[in-house]
Amino acid sequence: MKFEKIQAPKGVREYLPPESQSFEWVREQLISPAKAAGYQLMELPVFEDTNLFTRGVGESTDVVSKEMYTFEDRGGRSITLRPEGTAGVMRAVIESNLDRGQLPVKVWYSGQFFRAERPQAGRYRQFYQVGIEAIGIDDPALDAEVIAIADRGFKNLGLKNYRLEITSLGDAQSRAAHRVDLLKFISGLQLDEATVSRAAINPLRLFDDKRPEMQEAMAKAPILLDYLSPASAQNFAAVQSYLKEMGIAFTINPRMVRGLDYYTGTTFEFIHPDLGAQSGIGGGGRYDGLMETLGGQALSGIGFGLGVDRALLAAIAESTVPSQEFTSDLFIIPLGDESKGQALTIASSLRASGIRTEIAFGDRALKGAMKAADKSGARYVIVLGESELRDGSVELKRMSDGVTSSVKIAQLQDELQRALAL
RNA sequence: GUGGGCGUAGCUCAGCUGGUAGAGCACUCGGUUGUGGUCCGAGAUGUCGCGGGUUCGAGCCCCGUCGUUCACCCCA
Repeated sequence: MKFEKIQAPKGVREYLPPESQSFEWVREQLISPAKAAGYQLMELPVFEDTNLFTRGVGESTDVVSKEMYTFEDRGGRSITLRPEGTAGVMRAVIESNLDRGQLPVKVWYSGQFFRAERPQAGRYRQFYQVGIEAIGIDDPALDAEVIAIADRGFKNLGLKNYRLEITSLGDAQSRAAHRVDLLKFISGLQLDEATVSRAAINPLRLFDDKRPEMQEAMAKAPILLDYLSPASAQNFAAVQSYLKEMGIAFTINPRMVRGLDYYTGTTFEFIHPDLGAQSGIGGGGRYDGLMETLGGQALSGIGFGLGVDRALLAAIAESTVPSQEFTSDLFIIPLGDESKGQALTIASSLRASGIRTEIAFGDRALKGAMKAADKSGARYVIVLGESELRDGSVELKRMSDGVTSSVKIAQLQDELQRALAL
């Protein structure tokens, strides 16, 4: 009887051994700077009330209007798999009153997110992000720190070929003033229907159009940075000077457009040129109205999300992924059923003292088991057979050069710890 | 949602203008008794994505379908 194979759903990216080690490494490198800066872990659900995203992220965004995994649960509630991280953090902060204590609230998260898009290089329907949020303080120094933490994550990966782009979306007045002029400008252009409707949703998006003729047309469009209120301009200048003081390289991209509606003030993106069409490896910004929109206090926040999948692709492109193959310290080959019990016992106690120990299972010939030991990359091997059980000592074989030494089983732990310390 | 490329052993692929499948790597066993990496020998594995059509005959041609991949859109 043969059953049909079941495949993974379209667009999911899985990380299997040995590649999973690289993935794990990337994730840790990206988030460790946040831990070092006093941000604390927040573990959140991957599904939320759909309203959280329609209200928080914005109904006009592509993410919400056509990329959400939304379904009805058994109680008839509309549930959505989270397409981004910030809204969920805000919901949890408000719900648990974390914003009633010491500010800023500083948290980090890590996990998978979901968007129902056509898969493509670096774009998956389930993808991984790490992110942080700092909520409750509006201070350009905090903006600079958040950017610096993300930048440090990429530096931890050994990446050199990425760039940081920043801009400011200003405050509400700045944006309103700019919008009037931008719409006026756009109305003077000859646009196709699709583009007109995009402009109606968010005129800023036209800056992001990849078609050369559109780029050219938009080259003369009024730029938001020129409309910043004095306070916004001063704030943005401060962020820049802090970044310079920290030695973080950046370029100002006044045409930067982010996909989520809640951003205000400082916004930024990290871009890696070697990844194909999906070149953004991370991004974030400040969001002034989000918390209030979600029923909380009128507090400002700033945060980022970094794409773990794409960061890994970038690290592969720059060949910075360490070849840290998994290796155990000792490989035990039991010969015969008698020895298996002892192998299990020895392995168990060695592991308890931190020695990574594997056992050869099954009843393979010694040659085959040695081959398995070799493949595993284990540094030492012992064979447990009749004679070893009889006189309580084993030949400890160093795989790098084949040299063996006789060791009492009782001394094995000490001997290994001495040998491995080298 | 739209468009292009590709779907042959576990993996990477070859298969000439159609004549009923191959390589390398990996894997298993062996090269005389319980010791890996090199070498030598042997072996297993494919409904050539699926369905239909053209043909005496299709992995190769045509149509459909599914999957995958890249790009548009959008974004991490």
